Amino acid sequence: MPRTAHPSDVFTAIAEPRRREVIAVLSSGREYPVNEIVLRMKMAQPAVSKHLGALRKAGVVTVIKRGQHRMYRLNAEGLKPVHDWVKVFERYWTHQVDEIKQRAERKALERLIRLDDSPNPKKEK
Amino acid sequence: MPRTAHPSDVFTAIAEPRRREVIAVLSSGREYPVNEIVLRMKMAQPAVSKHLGALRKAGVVTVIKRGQHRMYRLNAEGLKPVHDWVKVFERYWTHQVDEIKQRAERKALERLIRLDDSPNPKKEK
DNA sequence: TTAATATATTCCTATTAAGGAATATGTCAA
DNA sequence: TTGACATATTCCTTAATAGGAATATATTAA
Repeated sequence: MPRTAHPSDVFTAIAEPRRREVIAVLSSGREYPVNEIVLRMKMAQPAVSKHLGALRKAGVVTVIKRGQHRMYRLNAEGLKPVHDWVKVFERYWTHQVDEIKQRAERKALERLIRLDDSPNPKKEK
Repeated sequence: MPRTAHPSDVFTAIAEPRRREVIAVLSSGREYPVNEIVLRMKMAQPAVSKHLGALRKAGVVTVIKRGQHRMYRLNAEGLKPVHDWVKVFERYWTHQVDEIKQRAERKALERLIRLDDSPNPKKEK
């Protein structure tokens, strides 16, 4: 009973590596006909069409007919829920970096103090 | 042949709504024993344990034994690949906002010009 | 040791999904 | 119309997984 949410859920849509590849192809912002995407990825046309369909249902790409082609274009706004969700955790690794910086500075300071001031430093703990 | 990448892939891990719920519970940064997570979500213990296992394999949570409990804690760094991936598309909706702003300003300007300067404005197109 | 508690694992079933092959649909050109 | 091309859809098979129930493992207390 794989309740992996609906396939129209953005998180589900981008879980598929090939779909992230499709998105990467479209990430220039230009529009692409299916067969150009097929060429750029090494993948059969039906598979590409299916992934494009999934991405469209998830609101990550848009499509318009132009002649016998269907032009697909990235709809980046569709990725915003992911961005908003993950942004909440940004502070964790930002703080981590700060911690590291602070530790480095503290160490440098300790070194200076030892050089300056205590020719015979004792080990701590 | 659902090749939804490996379950250890972060994108796959967060595709599951219940796992995002687990992450939400852990998002305070504190550590939690399994049964507290079970209480907070309305979900059977084995299911919670399984999701925690998946999240651990994906590097999104860490676990340590403390007495008869296993304390789980969010490892937010594990979400960084998602953040980095989606950050690339940030500019799209940022630009979109700029467009809207610009359009609003242009309209305001047009209104001013009409009031100032042309008591009998002609329709454009 | 035994009991109680906390957590993980195994087995089962239903459901979903990916990709290949074949085929259908749609559009243009001659 | 016929043919060529572009794309979508259907059918099939295989694999993966969520959750439930039952059970196993581990730890503490009595």
